Amino acid sequence: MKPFETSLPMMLYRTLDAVMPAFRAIFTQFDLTEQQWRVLRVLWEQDATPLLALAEATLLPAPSLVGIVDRLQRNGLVERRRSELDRRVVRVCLTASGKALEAQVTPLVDAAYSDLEVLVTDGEWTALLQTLAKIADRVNSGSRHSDTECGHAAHALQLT
Amino acid sequence: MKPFETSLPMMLYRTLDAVMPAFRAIFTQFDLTEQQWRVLRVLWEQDATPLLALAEATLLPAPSLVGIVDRLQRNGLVERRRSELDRRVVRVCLTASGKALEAQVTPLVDAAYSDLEVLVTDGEWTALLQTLAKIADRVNSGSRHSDTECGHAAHALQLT
DNA sequence: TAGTAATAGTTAACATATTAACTAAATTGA
DNA sequence: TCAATTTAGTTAATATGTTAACTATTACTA
Repeated sequence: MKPFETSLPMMLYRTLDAVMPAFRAIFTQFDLTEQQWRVLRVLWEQDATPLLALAEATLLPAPSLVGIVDRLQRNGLVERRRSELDRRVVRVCLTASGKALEAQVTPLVDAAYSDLEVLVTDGEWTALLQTLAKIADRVNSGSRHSDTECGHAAHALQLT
Repeated sequence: MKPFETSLPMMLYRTLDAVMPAFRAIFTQFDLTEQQWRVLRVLWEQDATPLLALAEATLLPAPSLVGIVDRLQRNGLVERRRSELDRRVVRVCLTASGKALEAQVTPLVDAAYSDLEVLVTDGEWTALLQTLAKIADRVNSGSRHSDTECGHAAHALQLT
């Protein structure tokens, strides 16, 4: 039986548990949840993103995203606009207050992120991100996703 | 504004999204959720663990653990035993079927884990775990947890 | 030793994750 | 062109995450 406390999944969870509270403390100041911020963070870079594309960019499962966008909309930060070209598509768009929030939140988040980066050397930091990318990519390449692949919460590879 | 898709939190989430489905596919075969498995995994190593200690070992927040243990109990895999020495303490104990499950699940999980380890070199793997541990430790050491510290879902460090 | 604080566990309220099913619109192909 | 399929989004049911408050015990201290 393998170690467990030091298994990769547990170490990933442990690192997130260590790292995220500092960010959530910031989000809370603006009445945002972590997931709501993730949505805004993507929209600030690419406004009017279709919902499923937003799900992929934020790593949020589409069914969760529906509710998250509902609440952002209720709070007046985004609005839904159905595409005229393809009536299936719902574009999530920033409102004025949604846009205004960026200048408030971003500097605090950037500062918190800088506090993180100094915890290890530049080399360790870079290697960490590269190895994580390598693992994520190689797992997904093994799960044979030709064209009908949707993304993150995908079908597991069968092992037997 | 920093990258985001390649930020540390997003890379951690992305890696988990890539890695966990293979394990969840195994758990599903035994009618277990990921969190239920984590509880069993700890109990197989240390039976009769008090609930809060179990929360720390599994990285599961105590309020969530209450429900998780409820369902494990409902399914006949564990039972609660209130300590006689300290009546506040509730020990979570394996039942016979809870113990029996170990021999069924463990080999499949170990095999899936081995499939992961071969995705990168031994050096990369070791460095990855070490850097993650370093970050988690140093964040938590900065948040001043002398003795009254409870653990994972702890209070964020104030930034202003 | 009464009063207070700390600890273990739980409950409550809300937000999110997971999986499956479902609707509407668009695409495909015989 | 129409039936079958695919795609975008949503709903539903259940499990979990997050934060705060709350109960029962125990430990601490004046």
